[in-house]
This record gives sequence, structure tokens and C-alpha cells, in this order.
Amino acid sequence: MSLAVAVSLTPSQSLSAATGAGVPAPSCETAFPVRDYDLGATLDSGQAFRWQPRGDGWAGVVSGRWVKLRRRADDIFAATVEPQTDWQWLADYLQVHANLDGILATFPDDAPMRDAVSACRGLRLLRQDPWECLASFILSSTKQIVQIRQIVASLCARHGTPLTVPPGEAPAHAFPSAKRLAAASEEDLRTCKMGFRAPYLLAAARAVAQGELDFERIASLSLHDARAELMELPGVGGKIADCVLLFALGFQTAFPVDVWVNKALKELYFPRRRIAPRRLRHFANTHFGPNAGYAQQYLFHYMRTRRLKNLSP
DNA sequence: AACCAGGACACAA
DNA sequence: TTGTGTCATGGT
Repeated sequence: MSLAVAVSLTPSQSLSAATGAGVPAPSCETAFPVRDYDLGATLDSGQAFRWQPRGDGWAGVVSGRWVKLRRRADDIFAATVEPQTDWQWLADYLQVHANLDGILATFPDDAPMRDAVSACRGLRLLRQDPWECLASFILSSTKQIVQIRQIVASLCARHGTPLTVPPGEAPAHAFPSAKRLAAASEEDLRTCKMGFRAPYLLAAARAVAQGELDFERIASLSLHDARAELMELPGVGGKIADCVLLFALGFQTAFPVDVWVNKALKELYFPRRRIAPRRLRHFANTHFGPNAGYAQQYLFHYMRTRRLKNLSP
């Protein structure tokens, strides 16, 4: 193709990042070609809690870097503050290489999944940092997503390393390390309005900081063993463990069941029928195939957006 | 103004 | 095994 021409005209990061060829010139901007990628739904669907709408895009922090993302016709445009030579950290986070069609094809072919998929076109799963994910979901229990964002934001503002941001942008902070939080007191953490979750977060921070909890090792275990080990942490039950396994550690069959997914399973698959919790769990763990976690996210987002639509006729 | 939120846990029956 | 109260906080 006209590769040489394109390079000479636009010696930008995007081309070299896309091809992986040559020595990329450092740049604060790049673009990831994608299709069927609903950036807004993905960043705002309760898997990550640090994204804020900024004009026509989203501002957030990934791997300790301030980032702004914007969906364009054929790609996701990304801008950072410091020049980058390697954008793999962001490509991994956004999972831009994931084959969505292939994933959707493994979903069970039933009416609820068809409805959920058609209502949530382009919804994706991110690949997040395990510690941030664990900490965030420890803080998530019986909290609305809006409130989780507030708690995480105040935690970052209080304990996270300040980041350089473009002029005019609001101050941003890295997600506080486990070591940093392990040195904090429970009373200090309660300042961030996390209530009874404070001792849970503190215990998790200490376990990670001491190397007692090693995410790399957990990622190498079976789903069952990895789940059991996460659940040894106080305040971490099956649901939170599943969130970490799915959103950060790459267990594609992990299936978090919160109040929304529970409602989806009952109302969509067992309407007007009394189903035992034990049987419902078994159904959840066997019905959704090799990408069950992905299917779960579609059901979750489908139920939540459907509620919002009904409220505004 | 009640009700509920991407729960977990101890304890009862 | 399944049901209930408790925990802390604030959005809707």
C-alpha cells in the first residue's frame, strides 16, 4: 500500500504503533483503529471508576499516566502529557485487539442475550490493574456506581501521587499503591467516606504490600483456586473476587453476580418462577460459555440502561 | 422521605 | 443450605 507516503505525510505515532515496525518517534498522541467499540459505555459501565466526561471525550488515569480518550470514526484517539514511545499499556487496558465478533458468537443463542447484545452494541471489557481493581471493588459493596467513583476519587486525591496534567485540566493523581495505603490508618481511610469498608481495604493493602497476596501467582491458578485465595481476604466474597478475576486477571469465565445481574437472571431466564439460589448459581456458571464474564457485562449494562430508558419516556 | 446501592459476614433455623 | 440483621454513606 502507500505506506511510505503515509509515513512521510504523517510521521505520527499511530502508524508505527499499528504496524509495530520501525523505531516510533515519541509522541503525546496516538490512535487505535477499532470497530464496534462503544467507548462511553465501556468506560462508564461500572468496571472502572476513574473516567470523567471531558467535552467530546473522557479523561482518566491509566498506569499512572493522565490520558484523554476520544472516539473518532475509525479509531480511538488518545492523548497523554508525556511523550510515549510504547503505547502497549493503553492498548492492553482498552483491549483494542479483542475480537468482539468472535466473543459475541460464543454467547448462548437465546432471547435475553440477543436483546442484551443488540441493546449494548460495542460494549467491551477492559483489562485493569489488579491492585486498583481489587481495592476499587472492595469499596464497591452496597454502593451505587456514582458513590464508588466519589470514594475512589477522594482516596486518590488524598493518597495518590500527583500527576502532571495539561494546562486547564483538573488536578489528577495516580491510584495509591498498596504500600502507601498499608501505611495509612483506618481512621484516615474513613475520611474518604468508605465506612465499614476501611478495615477491609487496609487488610488488602497490607497483604499485597507484604507480598502475601501475589496477583501474578493467582493469575496462574485455576479459576476455583484463584477465587478461593482472593476470598481469604476479609471483605472479599465471591462477587468481588469474580470482578477482580474478570476485569484484571483475565479469567474469561468469571461471572460476578451483583443485584443487577441477579435480577437479570431471574427476570429474563426464570420469569414468575421461584428458583433456588443454589440452582440459579449453577445456571449462571454453566449457561454462558467460554466468555461468560463478557456475557455478564452485557446483562449488567442492559438491565441498568433499560431502567434509565423507562424513567424518561 | 423512604428506599436502595456491582456485598460480606455472623448467626439463626 | 437458605433467610435475617448489621455495617456506613448518600444518591435517587
